Order: sequence, then C-alpha cells, then structure tokens
Amino acid sequence: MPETRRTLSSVQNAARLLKTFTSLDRELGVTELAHRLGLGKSTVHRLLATLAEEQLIEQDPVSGRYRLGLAVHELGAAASTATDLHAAALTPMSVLRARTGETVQIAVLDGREVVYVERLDSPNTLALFLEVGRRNDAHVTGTGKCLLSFLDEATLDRMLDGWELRAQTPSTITDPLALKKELARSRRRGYATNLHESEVGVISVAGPIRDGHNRVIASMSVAGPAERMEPVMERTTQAVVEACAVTSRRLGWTQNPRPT
Amino acid sequence: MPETRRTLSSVQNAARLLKTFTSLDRELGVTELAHRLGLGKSTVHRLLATLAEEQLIEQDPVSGRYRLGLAVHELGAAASTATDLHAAALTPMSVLRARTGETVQIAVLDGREVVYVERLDSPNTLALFLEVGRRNDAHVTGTGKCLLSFLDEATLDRMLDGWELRAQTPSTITDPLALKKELARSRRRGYATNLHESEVGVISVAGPIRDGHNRVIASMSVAGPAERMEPVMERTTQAVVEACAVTSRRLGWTQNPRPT
DNA sequence: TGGACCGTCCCTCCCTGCGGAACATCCGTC
DNA sequence: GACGGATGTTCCGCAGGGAGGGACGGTCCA
Repeated sequence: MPETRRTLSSVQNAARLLKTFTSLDRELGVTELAHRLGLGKSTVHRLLATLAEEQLIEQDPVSGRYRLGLAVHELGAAASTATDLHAAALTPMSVLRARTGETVQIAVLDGREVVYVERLDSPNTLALFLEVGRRNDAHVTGTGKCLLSFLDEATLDRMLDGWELRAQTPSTITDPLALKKELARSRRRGYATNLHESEVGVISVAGPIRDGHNRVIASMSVAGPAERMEPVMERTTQAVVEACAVTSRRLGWTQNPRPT
Repeated sequence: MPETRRTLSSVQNAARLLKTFTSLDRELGVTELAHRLGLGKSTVHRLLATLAEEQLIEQDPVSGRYRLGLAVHELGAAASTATDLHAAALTPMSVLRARTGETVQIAVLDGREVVYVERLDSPNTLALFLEVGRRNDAHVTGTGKCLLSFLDEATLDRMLDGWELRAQTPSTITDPLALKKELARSRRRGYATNLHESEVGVISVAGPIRDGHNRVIASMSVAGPAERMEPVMERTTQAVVEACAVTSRRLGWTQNPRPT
C-alpha cells in the first residue's frame, strides 16, 4: 500500500448506489445500476442485498427492481426535522438571547428525558450546560416540564406510572401528584419554570414550540443564575413566550390550525 | 469460506452507522459511535470519512462531531416525493381508468423531457407505452405540454431558446412560436392535448397536479387510440381535470394557497 | 422453441478492511 | 506551566472479505 487510502471502496460504492436513486429514477434494476456505476452485476447485487437487509433499499417482488426503502424515509425525516427547526428558531433565539442576556436552549422530549438540540450561550455563562445532545430528566427542567404539560392526560398518566422522580436538588418535585398539579398550572399559563429543581442557584423559564398541526414538538428556554433572573422574571417570561410563537409560526403553526 | 455471506460487512457497518443518527441524536462523535456500534474507533473514522466524501455525512469543523449530510436530505426528499405522489394519485387514477377505460399515466418534467413515474394500463392497451421510468420529448406529449404551459414565461423562453423541436409525426409542433401559442392556450384552458403528435393514431389529454404551494409538480394524462378517444373527448377531459384536482388537494393544494 | 433479457448464485483471486496503539489537540484543574 | 482525561486522527500488520466473470434459472416475445 504505497499510499494510505482514506475511504473504503466498498462503502463508497454503496453510497454512490444510493445516490443513483432520485425522484425521477425511482426504481432501478441490478443491470442498469451496474452499468451506471461501472461495477460488476454481482457486486451491485451484493450491495443491494446488504442495503436491503438494513432497509435502506427495498425490492419490488413482482418486477424484481429496487427502490429506496423505509430507513431512507426515516433518515430524511431526521435530517429535515433538525434543519427546519434550526432554521425557524435561529433568529428568535438570537433576539431572545440579546433581550435577556442569558443562555437560550431548545429541547425535545424523548421518553422521560429531554434532549437539548439547539443552544446559544450567553456571555455570562456559568458553564451550567454542556454541548448539544446532552440529556436530563424531564421533570427537573423547565423545557421538560413544559413539554410534559402539553401531553394529553392519558399519555401523561402512563408516563407517570412507575416513574421514580429522582431528586437532583432539595427543590426537585418528586411527588407524582405534586408534579401533575404543577404541569396543569404550566399548561394553563402557557409556559413552565424551573426554580432550582435541576441545580441550586439556577432558574429557567420555558415555552412551547408548535408545528403546523398544533403539536408541541419542542420547548425553548432561557436559563441563568437566580440573582440575575429573579428581578426580570416577568419580562423574560414574556420574551420566551413570544420567541416560541415566532418560531411556531415559522413552522407553519397558526391560531386556527389545520386538522391533523 | 464455509458459508456464503449474502451481505458485505463493511457496507452493513456503514448502513448501521447512518441509522444511528436520529432527530434526537443529531450530532455524534467518533468515540460515541464506536461505542454504540461495537466497532473500533479507526473503523468508524474510516466509515465517516467515506460517507463524508459522498456527502451522506458532514462534520462540524468546530466540535469535530458528525451529522447527516446534504445527500441524505436529497435521498429523503426523493423517497418521500415518490411516496406522497403515489399515495395521493392512486385512487384518482383508478377512478379515471374505470371511467375512461384507457391508460392513465403521471409524468414529471426533467429538462426538455418528461419522465413517466406512475401508470395504470387499460385492458385495451395498444402496447404504446413501456414501463415506468420511460422518457419522451416534452413538446410532443400531452403531459409535457401541460407541464410546460404552467412554467413562468422567463423559464419557458430560456428552455425554448436553442431547443430543436424534433418531429415524431407529421402532426408534431416544431415551430417555437406555434408551440408557445399552443402552451398559452393550454394554460388558459387548464389542460393540454396531444393530437397524433407523438404517435399517429394516438391522442391524449393531460391536466396539472399541484402541491401545497400551488406549484405544478406533475401531470396526469389519459391516452388511447383516436377512434376511441375522439367521440368522448369532452367527457374525458372533464374527468382528467377532476382527477388532477382530487390528487392536488390530497397533496395539500387549496384554492387559496399558502404563500411560498 | 429459441433468443434476449433479467436477477441470483458460485468460485477464484488478491487486496482491502479491521483494530490496536501511537499521535495531536483541546479543555479543565492544580 | 504541567498533568490528566477526553476527543478525533493516523499508521501498520494481519487475515478474511470484496470484486468480477460466468453459469444458472426464470420471464417474455416472435
């Protein structure tokens, strides 16, 4: 090996094969693919079999031809969901950060946890959050409580059943009935707060981000040290709710949403 | 090799790696991916480098972490476009085929050609069309003329510039001015016809399929032998236009479309 | 029936893909 | 500044995995 290759030829062939499918070339056979890729038919057949095993490709049983599979739909949805939310939220987050001077984050719900998917740090950051992708228990965070509060009651009850609400601070709500009462209050107000529940000395306020079907799909929060946040809590809450509304409208949300 | 493997392990690893990215796990590092996949770090790094070369993956230059790339967006769009159109059009096509007794097809525009992407044969088929994926010059087909007629004038002028309108029959429109006049007429009427222009003895009528942004994205046509089509041309035209409207509404089109 | 086309499978050859370990970089702590 | 821990990147040796040619079976059509 006189020169170190950085890429794997078999994986490259598979990638090129996937990219041969377009909205115009939706179904292709082994022979056509082999011709287009300049590879042997057996090689292409093995690539297809492998990609079919992983559901990136599927085969029409009648014609024997191949098309993109379910996993590509899911990958595409994952990629575009992230992109749409990022595009819709970028300016409102910047505005919010400028108005409050604190850290702005967006989280989504995954089971009984939130995952932080967007973040703009404030210059006064206390290093209280780590990088995007970080998770935390939903019940101790403003974003988590906000997302939980907009679940339908049956779903929420199922989640609370058997949920050991572990305390992260003395202020954490660990009683299911108390949490449910807090979530109902959050839903009525249209936002949720975190008062020292995940970290002593830190508070946050979080609002809901909705999509074109009026579903709450994410939550945006402002968080900072209590001594800075408390004097301006009302103003901050208003700014958060407004930023969430702007983001939601960009995602297609209206006051009279389309039926789902 | 005591047993013949049907799949390629390196390609399988790459596929599994791609599927590790979800809307929640949007950015992942080499070390995390290696741990989740149970592979060595250098193996994962090579997979990532290869997939990045093909744009299925991209790297954040600051954090060094990886996320799904542009090509995944494109693959996902290709997959979902095909699926959405198929789902929306299936019933209207069946109804149209039952009402007319002729072959129903859907085509999309690719440059100066149409590509047939859906087809329902009539029992009286003259073997005049081949399988899905077939192409033809746009200017000689009902679907092509329909799609061309709804382009904005600047785009159409650019396309006509230098376009040698080859004749497929003595009836084909080969004069650019005559074609432009015909397209303007089609646009006003809301449908287009093909009178022996692609094949002597065969005529068709085609209507526009619109999406939620009021863009004409495809065209549906009914085609058959002239002696069968001519006596029922008006009724057939109505049925085509109606099937296109039903399909369009399923794709989100409304009479008061959302601004793009 | 024969020919043309397709997708699938098998066998042989050789080179490619894997993982461990070293390396470079960044960050936080003392 | 030194150190430790984390990250992503590079190199090298080893063995098994991947590529292609060709045979096979099925389908369609004249």
